[in-house]
Amino acid sequence: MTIRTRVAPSPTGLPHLGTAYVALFNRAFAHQHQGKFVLRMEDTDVERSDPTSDQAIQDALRWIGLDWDEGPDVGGPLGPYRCSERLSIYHDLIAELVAIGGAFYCFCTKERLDSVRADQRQQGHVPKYDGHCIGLSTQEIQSHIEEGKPHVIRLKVPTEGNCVFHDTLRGPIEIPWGQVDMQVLIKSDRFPTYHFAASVDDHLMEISHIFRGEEWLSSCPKHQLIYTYFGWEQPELIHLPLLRNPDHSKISKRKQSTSINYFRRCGYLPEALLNYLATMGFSMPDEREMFSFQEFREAFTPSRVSTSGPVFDLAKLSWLNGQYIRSLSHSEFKEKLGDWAFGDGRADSILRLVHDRTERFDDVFSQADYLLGERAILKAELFNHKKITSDDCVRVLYFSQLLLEQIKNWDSESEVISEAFKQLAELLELKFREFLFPLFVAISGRSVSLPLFDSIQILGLDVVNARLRSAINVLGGVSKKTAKRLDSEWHQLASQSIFTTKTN
RNA sequence: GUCCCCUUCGUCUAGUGGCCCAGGACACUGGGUUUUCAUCCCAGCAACAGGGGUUCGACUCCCCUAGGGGACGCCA
Repeated sequence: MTIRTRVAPSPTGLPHLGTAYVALFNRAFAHQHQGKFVLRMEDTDVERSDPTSDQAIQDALRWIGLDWDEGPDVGGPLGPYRCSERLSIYHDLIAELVAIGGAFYCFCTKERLDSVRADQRQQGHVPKYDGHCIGLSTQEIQSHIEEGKPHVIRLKVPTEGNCVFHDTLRGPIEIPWGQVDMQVLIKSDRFPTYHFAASVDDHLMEISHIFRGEEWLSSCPKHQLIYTYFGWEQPELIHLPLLRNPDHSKISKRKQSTSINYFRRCGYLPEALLNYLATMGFSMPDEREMFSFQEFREAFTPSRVSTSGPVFDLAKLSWLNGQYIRSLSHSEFKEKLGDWAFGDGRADSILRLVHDRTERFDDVFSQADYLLGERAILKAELFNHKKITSDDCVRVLYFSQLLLEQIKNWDSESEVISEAFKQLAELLELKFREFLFPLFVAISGRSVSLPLFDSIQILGLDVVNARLRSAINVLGGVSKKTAKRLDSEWHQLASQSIFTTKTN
């Protein structure tokens, strides 16, 4: 049997550390066995999928050294490798599944489902589909469809007994069928859900082993059912532990930077980051902690993967990165640093901002320091201002994070960013000057710096977010309660118009 | 709330019944080398969640409790 593995990210945001983490194990395992490693884009969510993200994920995986044998750009014998290009496959198969009684049409409205689930929750039951449409006759279904009623197709799930499936690291796992929801397989927009697309594609792409995050453990019964209905053979499942925040919750961008690009922008070497990721949940037989992908690929075996969730520790990553940087030859060091600081036209963008503000060449670097490297370490006093309180500063910074996340065409003219911020200042009823103050401090470490929005653009979303977050923390952070309040305030502001029209 | 997964130093981990009154690494502390700093070297601090079994013997196997995490969407 040929070993085939895959990573299947959804192109709905910044390239995530977890994607690289999972890809690392899949690629190493496949290549250790002379197999193939596949990249598949799970763009099944039409609302959130975005070609920019699709591209960014590919770029990031390539940067870190995890390229693929088959994928959306390089093609391959079992393509296409993007879900949105495989719709007819899903439609054919779902028809088959309905025909053999493994799935059924459902015409329930969102309102009905919400109220059913609310009731179930209140009674302490697992919220799930109540089977309302399961007994519809062919004629009823036919007439509903002819009337143009919106509908989905759901998986038919047994009500009795347990589902038993096998995880390589954990052995057999038993989940009562009563816990499993009658998952939507085809949405009302005719797109498949992840569960259906992934199951179908893994089979058709002849995936033999799936290394993926532990978060998927509880949806295994659904996937297993689909395989059983079709009579397909199940791939071997290896659920990797979830990367954790320092507080041990699942790693999340609210608590720390999770974008691969952030680490790239901070000057981590791809080999070092990949090496560090490999030490999360895996250890070398000789306990060596510094090793190349090559060495990892040769030594890897699922039995050396641990099951408890590792905290992603920036201090240790930095130490490892230091080991790599110091082992570079001087010319390599010079070259890599140069690319990092000035590559991709960065020198031009930065120098254009500095040029007019320069009287002597020795002015240049002190002005641009926060664009070239980390900004000064912030102290709360830096945010003292006669007009704007510390609470206001937190508000501005918090909302700025939310606003920036909504801006999709980040790389276009900087007016997009400045316009959005102007509107935000207005909504917050703050003078633009005052509104900008905490942002200058957060981004540059100073209340006076090079133009803010150009700086934001040069630094990029990943770094800007990290700086905003650290500034908020310096100001005492945002409690869960406050965050909730600010979030709801944000929704109100957003509903008052603006951002969506201007920023997308 | 229900179900599932997990549990060795603060963190990453070694450990697959005796080699372990638990080893390594990061962080931290102290010392040494160095014109400062960093590197480097040496030393120190620090853990088997708790309780029951099984066994001649349990960090290792089983059960219970506790704690942590995840899932419960027409998100992935």
